[in-house]
Amino acid sequence: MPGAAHVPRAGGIAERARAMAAPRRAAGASYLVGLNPEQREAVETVEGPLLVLAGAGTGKTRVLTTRIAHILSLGLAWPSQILAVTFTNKAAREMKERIGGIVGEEVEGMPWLGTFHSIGVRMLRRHAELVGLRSGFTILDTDDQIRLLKQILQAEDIDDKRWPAKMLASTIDGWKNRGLTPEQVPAGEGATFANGRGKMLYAAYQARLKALNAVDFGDLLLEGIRLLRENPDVLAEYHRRFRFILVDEYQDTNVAQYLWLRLLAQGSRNVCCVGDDDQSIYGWRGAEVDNILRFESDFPGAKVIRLERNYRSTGHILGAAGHLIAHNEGRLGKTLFSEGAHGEKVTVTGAWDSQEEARAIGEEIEDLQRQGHSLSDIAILVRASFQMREFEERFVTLGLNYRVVGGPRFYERAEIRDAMAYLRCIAQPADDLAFERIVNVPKRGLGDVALRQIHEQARAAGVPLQEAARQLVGSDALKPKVRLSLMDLVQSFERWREQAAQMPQNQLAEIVLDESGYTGMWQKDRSADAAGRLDNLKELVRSMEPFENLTGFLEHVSLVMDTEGAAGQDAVSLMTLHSAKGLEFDTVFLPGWEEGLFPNQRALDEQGRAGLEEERRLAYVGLTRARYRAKVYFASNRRIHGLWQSSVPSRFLDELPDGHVEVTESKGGTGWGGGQANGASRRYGYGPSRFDQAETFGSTYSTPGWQRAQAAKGGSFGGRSGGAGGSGGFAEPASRFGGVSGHAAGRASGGRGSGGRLIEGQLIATSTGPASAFKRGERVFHQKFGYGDVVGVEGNKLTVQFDKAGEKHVVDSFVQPA
DNA sequence: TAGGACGATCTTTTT
DNA sequence: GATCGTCCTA
Repeated sequence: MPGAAHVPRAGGIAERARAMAAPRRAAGASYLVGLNPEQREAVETVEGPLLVLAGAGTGKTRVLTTRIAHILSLGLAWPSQILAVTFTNKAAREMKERIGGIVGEEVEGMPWLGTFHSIGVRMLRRHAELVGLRSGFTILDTDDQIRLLKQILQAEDIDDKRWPAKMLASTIDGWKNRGLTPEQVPAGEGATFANGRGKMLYAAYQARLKALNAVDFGDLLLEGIRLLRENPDVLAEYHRRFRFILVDEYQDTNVAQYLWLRLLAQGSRNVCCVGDDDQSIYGWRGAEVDNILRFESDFPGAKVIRLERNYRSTGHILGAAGHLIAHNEGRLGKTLFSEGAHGEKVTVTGAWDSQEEARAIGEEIEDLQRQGHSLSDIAILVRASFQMREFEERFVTLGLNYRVVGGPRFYERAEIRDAMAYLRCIAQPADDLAFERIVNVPKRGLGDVALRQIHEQARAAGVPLQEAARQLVGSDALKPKVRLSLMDLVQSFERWREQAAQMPQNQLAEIVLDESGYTGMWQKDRSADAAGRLDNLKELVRSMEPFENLTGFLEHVSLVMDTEGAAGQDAVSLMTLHSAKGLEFDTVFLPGWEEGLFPNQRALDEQGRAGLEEERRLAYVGLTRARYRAKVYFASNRRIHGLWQSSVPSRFLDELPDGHVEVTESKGGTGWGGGQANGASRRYGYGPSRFDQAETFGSTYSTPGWQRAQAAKGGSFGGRSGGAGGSGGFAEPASRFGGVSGHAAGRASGGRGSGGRLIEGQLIATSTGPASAFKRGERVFHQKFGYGDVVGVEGNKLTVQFDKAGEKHVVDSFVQPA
């Protein structure tokens, strides 16, 4: 490589590798010890394009990190000459840690290890002016993006009821994921939104972003591509710089990422992509499995190495997962094997409803805990985040420690976003979106009218809002009251901006929050969550400390939307299947395997067969997270939008092989009858889905599974109406169905009772939920609030006058008769 | 202009 | 069931 003065040594890489590898390795390349032959080959094949197809649990991350360590310790490149891209911040963090574990401090010199987006920003910051931005541009998040689009829609006089900004946002996002600029959007597609104005709106949005000196997430890559394409010298610089390129989770890259990568990889051609087509689960976000499928044709002469030896899961788990994923077409095809024991079979358990599902899983976890298992070795992986709630509620009543991974994000909370908006206004006076957000938060009498005036002034003078406000304050265009209030704000910002230069950012933040009246606003608020919000603000200020300056902090927030949760405590992990990728646990619970939920109806409707296959891969990912125990659950009834809906077991259950699966009964008694499931024709009867054959929808009702469900439903509802009713069974959860396991028994008790409504089709009960068994005047006990009297009943919600805690609204399942 | 009441709409997954 | 947005009134 000529002209690479900053390379440690001249000469061909292979040559140097040969020359240096021998002595170094002889000296004991301890990091190579313990790799299997395929892994070792993947680590040592440093030159030329390489695709590593790494199945679940085959040591993918280990290969990647060892490979980097190998390159560094052979002296083939300096840390700053390695480009290592991951998909998530979590993965980047982990990789950095693990490389550090092998090579030590040297990892600190790897500025180009990160997510696609963080590396994209890094490049854009260096060459902002080449793509029409000023350095220090803002990165908008989804929320800002939507607000901006709303304004554009309004300006174009498009009814945002009919054409929601959200929809436009995802359309534009889709284009950006495919690497399309407004000009490149095919005319036919541009017509899809708002009667043919989609393309125009996209262009308007981009223009607006430029005016705001802002980019959105998609731009981080799209503008990056433009930068490299339009500036050969810049591209050449990066070609010289990046001697080795490594990509993690290659199956998740979208077209834009792929184009970006390909531009950069044309340099050294030492590109190594690691991925597993069976774990591609981000198709909905534009990921192209094709990228991995066509690697060999993109990089002629590419070497492909398969890692199929699984070190994680037992034989039964692998067998079940492998059989499931075999139902997919269009795979590169790998068969995982392990030399470990068969272990326990994968269990499948049916529960009456989602609450009972949570109850049963809670009990299983307590059993495991009693047997000495650590809670942090247990995870519950759900398809959709709303499923988490029931588990949380259950765990709170049980007093079981749990941790929500990737749950409601810290930086997405309103109070944090408000605080951030103040800081953004200081760092970026042109950030109109931030200014709009906080002009009147807390309330300072600057409502719609005032804001409109500021907008008009801004447009007339061609300046950002903050500047327009400053100008208005100097004139007498505003009403005195408004003027005074706005003047105060404008002056405050000027003052803060001066102070910003003189003090650490966390101290500044404290001053800003205090002087703006923002903290005061929450202190005055006596709603239940005000205290929590104040805590969050404190946490925000605290988290700012380690950053170099305010800008550094703001950048971190826009790219790294998660905070590192308090690890270390022994707790069950609760997360979505998506965020579980890359993790592993001794025991994994997989609740909610029901048609419509998993596979997700929307995925089926929108993506058809591809959607189904992606859902199946998601199931595969879930199963393969487990080392020793995988426990699948489904519920016959689930509450969606506050309505109880009956559900049909997932088709994926049918795709699990008998030999590796055991059907068990829910501890709480199943509403479906596990006893039916033995025999050769184990069938859960999801029936033809609405998606497959819409016209035969009715036949769903005649499948054995449906009839079983109906029968059981009748039984349990009878039990419900005749018993304590509602979800009041707090004291003895399992007793409600009193061992009703077969449908015969269920029916016997189900014939009577007017409360046991069975409405045709899916709707089972009204939104108010089952009426509470508690009555006004009844004495109750609540774990947290103590004793009290019921003063009001509404559905299953009670108003209770507690002796000590005062009047509270509680769900009746949290209290018991005193 | 602010606050409250009411109604519509939603729930896939995330950088 | 919850949140968000809109409308109405003080």
